Amino acid sequence: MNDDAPDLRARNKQATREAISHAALRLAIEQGPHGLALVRVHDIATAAGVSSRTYNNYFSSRAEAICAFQADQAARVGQALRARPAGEPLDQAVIAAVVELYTDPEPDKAGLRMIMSTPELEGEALRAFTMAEGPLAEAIAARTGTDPERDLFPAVTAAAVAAAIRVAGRRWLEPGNTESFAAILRGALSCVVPAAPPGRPS
Amino acid sequence: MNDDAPDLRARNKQATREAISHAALRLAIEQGPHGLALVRVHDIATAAGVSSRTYNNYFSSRAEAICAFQADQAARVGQALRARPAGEPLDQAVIAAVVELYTDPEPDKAGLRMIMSTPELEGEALRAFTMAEGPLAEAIAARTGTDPERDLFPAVTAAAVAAAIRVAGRRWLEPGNTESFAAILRGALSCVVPAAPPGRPS
DNA sequence: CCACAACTTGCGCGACACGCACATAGTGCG
DNA sequence: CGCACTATGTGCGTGTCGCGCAAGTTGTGG
Repeated sequence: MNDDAPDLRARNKQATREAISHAALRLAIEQGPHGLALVRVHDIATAAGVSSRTYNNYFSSRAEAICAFQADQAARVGQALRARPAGEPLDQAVIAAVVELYTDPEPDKAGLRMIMSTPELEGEALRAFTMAEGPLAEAIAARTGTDPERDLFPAVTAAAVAAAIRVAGRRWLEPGNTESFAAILRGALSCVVPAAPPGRPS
Repeated sequence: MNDDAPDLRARNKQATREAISHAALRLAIEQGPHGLALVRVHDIATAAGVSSRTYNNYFSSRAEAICAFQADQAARVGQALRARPAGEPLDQAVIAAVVELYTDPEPDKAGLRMIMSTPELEGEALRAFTMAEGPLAEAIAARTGTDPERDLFPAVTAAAVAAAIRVAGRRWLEPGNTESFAAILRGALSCVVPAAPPGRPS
């Protein structure tokens, strides 16, 4: 329960994990969406300073390694929502949490474009989003006082939020786009997140 | 534009495609979620009555073959929505179209459970849903008179609909569930699809 | 200082995705 | 009816990949 004092082992582990993930994404971007097959596992491992075998100890596929940063970010959505003040309406809280989380560092356009335009990577990224829906649904349930076991609202809304983030990302990196990512995110999220669950006015 | 008179070639192609897909799903279900690695490509091909090489001419991965039926079904959502009467409000039209499409034959619980509880298959299935979002978004845009190029509403709603279908499926095959799939679908969809786009009352 | 656990690495195996060339079956024209 | 033509199925070879196994190496705790 206490991650504040990770021992040397844990920190090294996390460091190599990030090194591999970062190297994988960088090499993938270099080759472009059509050259993913040219990014050999051996190259990723070498760029990260580990052996090919170690790479496989951390990730079981290229897609998983390349999309790891997205998975980590998506996994923080639930926690970000819980950090919002309790009195805030659901829609405002969700929008604020997501916008904050996804614009802290301006996202890497090349990385997003790479992932969204490569079928294999897209599947993995979608899986990462789906993984994050559980915690997000619980956070929504906690905020709205609904029971995630009996009520569909939390899970459906969580999935819709993830979907809206995806669509916003796609729209953001469209060629002719001029709006900021934050603005698009707000617009997309406001389409699907109500101020309160149905059947519970105000 | 005319698929009513497919020549012999096209029909044979479709037949073998379905044979492979069907065999793949059946074998996967037999082995269960934890034995996906035991389903060899050679087994699938043999069960479908073709060679391993031919299998690879139709699908480039096991996941793709196993999830093909879901992909085909999801691809029909847009067309199903367009088939609804033009005067119907968006929410009713979407719910009716989806319920009809997803309960015509009662879905195979074993197949859904297999896909949803196997990470690799889940990614592929999610990708299939995502592929269907484009046509669905266009159908929604056509029905609501919005411009999919400028307005986020169609794309976001389409993605939310796909997400709701996913959540409904997950809820439906939960152990203690007693409700019908149609009822769960209605509940999930009503959480995310409004009667009309925002800013355009009635 | 030493035993123990965690992590990394090299090796080898089975499987897979795919390019290539050839065989076969459906199609259209004279 | 027969003949070129194209689409599809198949066998084979190649380069990776994912992972089990058994060391070697590094951090941890008594």
